[in-house]
Amino acid sequence: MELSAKYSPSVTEDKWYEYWLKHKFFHSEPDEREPYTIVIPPPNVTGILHMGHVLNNTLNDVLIRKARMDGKNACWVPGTDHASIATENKVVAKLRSEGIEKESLTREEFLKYAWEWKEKHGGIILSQLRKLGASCDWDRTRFTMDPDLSEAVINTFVYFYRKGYIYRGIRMVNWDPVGHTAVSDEEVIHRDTVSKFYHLRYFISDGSGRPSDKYIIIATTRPETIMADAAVCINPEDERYHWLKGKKVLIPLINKEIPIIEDSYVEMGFGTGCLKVTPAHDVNDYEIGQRHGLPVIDIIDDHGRLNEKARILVGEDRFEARRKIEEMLREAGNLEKVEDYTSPVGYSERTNAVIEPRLSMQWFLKMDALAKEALESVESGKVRLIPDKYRNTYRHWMENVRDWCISRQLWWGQRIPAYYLPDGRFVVEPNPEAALEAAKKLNPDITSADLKQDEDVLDTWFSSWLWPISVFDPEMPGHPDHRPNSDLAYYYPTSDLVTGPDILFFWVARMIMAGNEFMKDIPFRNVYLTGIVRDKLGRKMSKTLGNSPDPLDLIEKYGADAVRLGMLLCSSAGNDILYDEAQIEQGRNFCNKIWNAFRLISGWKADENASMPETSAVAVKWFGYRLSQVLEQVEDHFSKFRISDALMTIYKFFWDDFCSWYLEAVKPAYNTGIDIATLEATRGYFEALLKMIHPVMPFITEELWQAMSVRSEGETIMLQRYPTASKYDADYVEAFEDACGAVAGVRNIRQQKNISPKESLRLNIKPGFPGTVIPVIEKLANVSVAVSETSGDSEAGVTFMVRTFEMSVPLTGLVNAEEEIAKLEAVIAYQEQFLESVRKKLSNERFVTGAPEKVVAMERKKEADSIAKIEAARASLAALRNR
RNA sequence: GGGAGCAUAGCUCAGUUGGUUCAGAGCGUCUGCCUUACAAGCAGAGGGUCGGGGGUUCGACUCCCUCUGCUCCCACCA
Repeated sequence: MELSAKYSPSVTEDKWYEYWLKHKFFHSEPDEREPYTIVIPPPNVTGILHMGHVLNNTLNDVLIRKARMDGKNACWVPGTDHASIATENKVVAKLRSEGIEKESLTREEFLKYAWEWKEKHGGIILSQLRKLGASCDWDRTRFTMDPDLSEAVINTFVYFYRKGYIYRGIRMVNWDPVGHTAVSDEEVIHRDTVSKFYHLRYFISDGSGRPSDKYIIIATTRPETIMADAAVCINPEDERYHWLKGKKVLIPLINKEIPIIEDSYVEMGFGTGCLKVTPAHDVNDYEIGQRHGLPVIDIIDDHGRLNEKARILVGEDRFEARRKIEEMLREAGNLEKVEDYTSPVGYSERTNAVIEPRLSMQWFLKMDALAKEALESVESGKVRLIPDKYRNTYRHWMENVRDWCISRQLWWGQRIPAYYLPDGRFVVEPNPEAALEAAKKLNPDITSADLKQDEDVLDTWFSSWLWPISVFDPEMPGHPDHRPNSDLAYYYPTSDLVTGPDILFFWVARMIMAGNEFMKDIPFRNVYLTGIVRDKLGRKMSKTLGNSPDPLDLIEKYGADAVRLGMLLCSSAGNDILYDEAQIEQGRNFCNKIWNAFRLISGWKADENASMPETSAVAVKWFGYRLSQVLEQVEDHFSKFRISDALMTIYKFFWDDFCSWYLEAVKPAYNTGIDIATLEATRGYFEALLKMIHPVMPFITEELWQAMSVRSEGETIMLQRYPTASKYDADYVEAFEDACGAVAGVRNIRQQKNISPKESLRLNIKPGFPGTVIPVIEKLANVSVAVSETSGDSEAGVTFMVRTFEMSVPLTGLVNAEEEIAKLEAVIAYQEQFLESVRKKLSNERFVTGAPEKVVAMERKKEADSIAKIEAARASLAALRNR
């Protein structure tokens, strides 16, 4: 069979993914095996695959494939999130592009469009995940707005309402004037923003509502809100303003009289020490207003425009109004000065609009009890965060959590199951029928037409926090007496969760809360937090910067295996990863390396008459031991979630140990057959290597595993058992490494002396060197080895050391005696200095008595080795000088 | 403003209770090779006072203090 020198992934990948799907290898049903479960962090239903998804899902897939090969019943549940505000925005934008305004539609009409959009674009990302090789159980695909999952959300709301955790109230919320909805505290991003600090003159009222000639100066960044001022506040300690006590001042432009009040909230050193109190548009001001019984004057509407209560600039956008009022104040003589000012401003995570603090009626979920328990789950170690530095962040958040604003003024999502009676009272029930029944208890005359359901929907996270439960049993939440079905009982709690630290609070913490509440158990044991994917300059990948490659293009160009390896190579848990296409190239090159190793082995012709050369016998024995040694390391890395370390260990094992040493050692001469024993051993090792690599690079390993032997339909590498370590002889492995050191030493000399690898040389080794591995040296270094005490004495040679073994290549005529002498003298000088430091340590009473025995023994060995090296070098030196 | 974390080779990062000959890996670089699996390759080599300073210790990349630089999270925009 003629194989190309390059591996081409495109055909292979689709072929095997189809094969896996056809045989339902990804599908899991409960059985007697130990389950290993992962639920996907559901991507936005309208999202498309970006590099962050690639990283995250590759990690998930590596874990799930490894667990599957370890013999566990592996189940990875995929799905998507309805992402209410993001999706609704997209739908609104699309409708607008078609000339349709959301306001012109009824709720039902809008939702029809939204569902159409979802059906058309929804789940694109899931098909993209297939390209990546994700081994999700697609039969279990869920969507957070699947009818039964929505029902779970509604039941959860009713459950918490009945428990007294959900309440409705007027609160200052974060209003997104672009999304036209309240958003939670977590969805507000504060950024330092350059703005202006306006110093305004508020004239003192003369007592009859007219300005006197006296004024005070008030500093504000928001002059457009002065019409909503309810008071001016000073610190009671502030002697500069004692004269103001009891007076009234006039709001500029509208000349409205407001009182001077005193509150210690005001910092005397900040601004002018006078604070305008605007209860409707600032959280602190609201609280001050509450304390002093001030009226709330809301002058800004849903869209961020001034309303008629503002009296002036009605209908203007808040920023436009700010610009205009500056001029008006200046003309009116109320503007003292304007300074540049940088201060943190809250922006909506979704729409990037400047958040407007605004009073409105919203639904809240009490968090204190839930947070306390969720904190305990992590503090106790029941839920492990990896890396654990996030425990601090987690604790801080859980100890300072505030009630969760769960209502959103949107249509796309689960509608809040509160039903209002005409008199304003309301009932909370899972459906209209139950609501009617409940309402009749309040008022027997009520008909279903009288009941009006709350217009708001629930925060998306109020559905995704149920994800690890609801994907297995949507009926579970909200039914405390409901017995978990077999799926939930079997798969819950899930094993590991892989996600980004940016949603540690949004999602991870809340899943822990829901798990504790409904399952009395944690939702997962380990949370592996990935970093953010950045470009190689360290910038976050973003559409606007255009620095984010399309993963599908990369898969097309390099193959999914290459992309997976490339992403993983540089990703340690919790650290941001700097993406560089060179890493993907490295992945591609590795595919090629594996491919060519296969080409070599598959080209070997078995020779039944050939016996096993000694070199092969040594190499086979060594590699078997080495395999176990490496497997131990790999398992250790996996158990500690050091995925990139595990990967690098396997990578080097394949490339260096297997290709560079093992294959070169057993490779038969050109046009020569290979003995059966070596061939079988090599095939066995290659297969073991394919299995080790499979979780990371599923496609090429399946391709080659299938190609290396006749397989029957339905066989697959992905269900083979992952190799396990057995006992190995570490001394033998070390001896082989010494042989490699000797080979490298000879090759180095060849390079220095410009001697072709084809020219056979002699190598003298002092006795004590493990003789068994000498055939390997002879083959790979193209030398004949002589072991003798007097070696090097009779002929000039170039010497080198492998650990404590002195070796020399006789090269009459090519040896520069001066160079050799200098080299040896340098060795002696270095060793003497080293020896001195070791001896200093050993002669230190406190070291010998204080340090562990093992450490002291090691120092003694260092001493002995050093002495041996010095003696060897001196002997060679003497021999050289005698010549 | 509050909190957390980071600083090790040109780049990206390991370094797991302070002690193995511990200063490492990958990539890149340099040198020599079209050697009959692979030039997307082979062979070899060079490269770091572990951010600065101080301290604890027999011993510090590792622990403490301090300085400098960077990052992230939280925070009610006078």
